Amino acid sequence: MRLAPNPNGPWHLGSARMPAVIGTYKELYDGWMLCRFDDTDPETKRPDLDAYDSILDSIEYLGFEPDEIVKASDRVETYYDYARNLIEKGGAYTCSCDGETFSELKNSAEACPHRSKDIDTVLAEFDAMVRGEYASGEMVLRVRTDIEHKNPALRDWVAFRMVDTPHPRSEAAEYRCWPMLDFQSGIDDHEFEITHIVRGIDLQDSAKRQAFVYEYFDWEYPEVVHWGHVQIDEYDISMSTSTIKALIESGELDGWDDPRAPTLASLRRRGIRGEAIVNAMVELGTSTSNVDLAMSAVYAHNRELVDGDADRLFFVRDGVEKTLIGGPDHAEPPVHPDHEERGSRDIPVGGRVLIEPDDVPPNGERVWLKGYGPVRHTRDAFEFTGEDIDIVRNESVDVVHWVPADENIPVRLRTMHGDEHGHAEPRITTYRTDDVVQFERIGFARIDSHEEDETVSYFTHP
RNA sequence: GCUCGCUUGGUGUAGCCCGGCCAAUCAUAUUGGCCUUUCGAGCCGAUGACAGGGGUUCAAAUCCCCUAGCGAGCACCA
Repeated sequence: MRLAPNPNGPWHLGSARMPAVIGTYKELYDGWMLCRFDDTDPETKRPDLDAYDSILDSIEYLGFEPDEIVKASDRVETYYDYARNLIEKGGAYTCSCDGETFSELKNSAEACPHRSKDIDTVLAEFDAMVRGEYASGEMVLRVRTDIEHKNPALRDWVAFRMVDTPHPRSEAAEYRCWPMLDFQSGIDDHEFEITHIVRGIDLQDSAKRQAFVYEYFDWEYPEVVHWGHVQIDEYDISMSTSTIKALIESGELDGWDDPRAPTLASLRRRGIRGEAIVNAMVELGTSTSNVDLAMSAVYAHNRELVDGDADRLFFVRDGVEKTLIGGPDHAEPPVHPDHEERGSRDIPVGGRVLIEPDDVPPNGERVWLKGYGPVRHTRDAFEFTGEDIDIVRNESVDVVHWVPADENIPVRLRTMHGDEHGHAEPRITTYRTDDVVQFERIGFARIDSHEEDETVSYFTHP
């Protein structure tokens, strides 16, 4: 199997599908996986030098490791060799038609005059291409397929073209004659003995095009599966590398890991495990129709992975302060309700607490401060009533979360929809970067950093 | 326009190749209840789909045809 990313930027969520599914198949059938960077267009799909490593990082985050990593731009000589070989077999010819002219001929199933050149001329002209003696657009090498094929998409397609712009990788900067994807990929899949290919429906015709080359060389084409596009709900921002890049450059996003961006870096920072993404992607299957990935599916998988380990904490957004009259001066809610052995949290209550505005009961009504006890809202204070927990069960008194008004830690919670500010119980400072906790009644969050004036956390999901 | 492909509940998926065991699977979602000092977890229940129309057949989600909708390729992009 192989992954064939185009290194033109950090990965978004949709990019995860390829490694998720291919990596899973590899593990399932004890296969072999190549990561091949298809970076053969220095101009329109100009490679981003940082993307090579960032993509490998993302693959690791998802939990996979390629058995071999190559860059197509290191293999240009190999493609030249195969091209010469193909020319000698009469399978390709150099063509100096401009794109429009050829397109018209092709659409009327007519051969262009260059199609009948003799092999020696073609070889000589191809070598001139390799030496960079033509400018962009002046000469291409075409594969001789079937100019009358009923599908115009398959007629004599371009295998090599001239590109004036140097490749950003210095190792490849001297090449001017570059292979097109269908040629390069077709050669490499055979060279690396790839047995199974999974790719998008946009490449539906690739196998049919490459089949002509395979036939000239008498190779067997790998099994191929095409899948549709993935759309993802819940995001306001489009899942397009160029769109995200533009928003970052204009300052609307903080970076590739901004929680509002549909990128893998963002999900990682939110504390979502790669495995959850993989599970959700694998569930999508490989159907050729377009599919919608619901973020709730990713969340459901992640919740399953993190719930057991996530310690519970209180975090109050936009806290309303209430004086507490009577009652104990400590609260000891459990660290995790399903794991008594992890002990309890010791929260110093002080004389005042903060609770969320929506949780303040009407005057005269009661509320149960979770892990502490029952209080009644009287005038501007909470009066401890000392009643039994049965009032929660039988009299539908609400249970709410709270923090001490004095001993607490300011916390910023970064979410997909913007930042929220509030206060958490002191214990939050004992967690380290990357720990995932659950803010009770709010949701899971990843601890990002402890700054001087506040703790920064990222909202994972409910 | 030419060519190729797809269409099962809100979402994803199984089944389709080799017609009957499909009054259609599982997950998620929504929702009701139980439990619970969380709107988390767990348990029980409910909701909800074969794009439409013809045909073949004793029998069609499954095979054939037509229509509609969606998508892709027809690039010197990947």
